[in-house]
Amino acid sequence: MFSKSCEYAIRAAIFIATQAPNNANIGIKEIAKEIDSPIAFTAKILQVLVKNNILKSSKGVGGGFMIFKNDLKNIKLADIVYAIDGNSLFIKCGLGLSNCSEDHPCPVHEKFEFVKKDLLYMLENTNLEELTQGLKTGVTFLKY
Amino acid sequence: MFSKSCEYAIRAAIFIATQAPNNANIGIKEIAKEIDSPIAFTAKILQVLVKNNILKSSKGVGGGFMIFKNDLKNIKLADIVYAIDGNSLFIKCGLGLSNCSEDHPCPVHEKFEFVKKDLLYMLENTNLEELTQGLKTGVTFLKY
DNA sequence: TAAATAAAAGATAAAATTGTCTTTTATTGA
DNA sequence: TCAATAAAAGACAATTTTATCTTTTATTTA
Repeated sequence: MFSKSCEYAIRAAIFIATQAPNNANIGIKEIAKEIDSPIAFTAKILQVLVKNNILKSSKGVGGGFMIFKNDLKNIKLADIVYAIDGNSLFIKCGLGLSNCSEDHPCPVHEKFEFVKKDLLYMLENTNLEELTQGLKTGVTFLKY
Repeated sequence: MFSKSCEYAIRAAIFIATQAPNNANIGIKEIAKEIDSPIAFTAKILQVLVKNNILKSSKGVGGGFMIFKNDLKNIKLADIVYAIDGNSLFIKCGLGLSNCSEDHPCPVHEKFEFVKKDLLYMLENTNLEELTQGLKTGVTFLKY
């Protein structure tokens, strides 16, 4: 569904989101540890999220990554997917045909359109705040 | 969503399916031409479909690939996806967590489960026969 | 101001996916 | 039986994705 990069991105973003109430920066080492991902690779991915204004980062002592508490509700899963995997999930034909459209559809166009709308609706309507809820109560997890 | 291999596989299968009523073998060259795909690579993919009993193949003069007319209704999109991309789409956690389950869910588990069911239902309930309908009437296409 | 810290940036490397080319095997038909 | 045909199989190559390591830049604090 998503690239591995995107999976890491979402997991990292959710973890950072859980720390938002503390308004504290989280270092890349801790993030990678908490989501069980390769450190340097995760760092690259977070750079992209920063460039896309999904995370804030700061260098130097006490630096790291963070998300402002007030932004949690406004950051959608779709934003993260779009930043990392681009628009392919959003616009690509199910059979990889570049010229597939409503007017000129591939054989699976309609069936995919239906499923894709479902998926996109979910991505557009799921924000980081709600994804942190279960983690706080221990109902959900990000590793093991 | 699917790998490129899987996209080719589905397109090829649909094209071969359109020729089922003629009960004729279609050569790999014609298939690749009709679905605008790399010949040798497509050949490899069709080998897998043959091994999975989705296509029949025959060597030698007049050989090629075919699907029996009577099988069209029984071959589901899910069969092709499963044969080429394996079970990842069917069982994998949206965030790539290997131990994610109903009992021990990741933060997006429920939301993904809903979307995934939608997708899997579609794949399980779409057969090759119906996918050839639009092609026959010129409503759908497999290239350009 | 200097040392320590931590992300950014850049260069590589490993692995997986996609793609090509050659040889082998099976089948047909002359 | 031999030549032609076409898929199967195997080796190899290119590209993309995933991952690591090193150097640079920015920031803090002593």
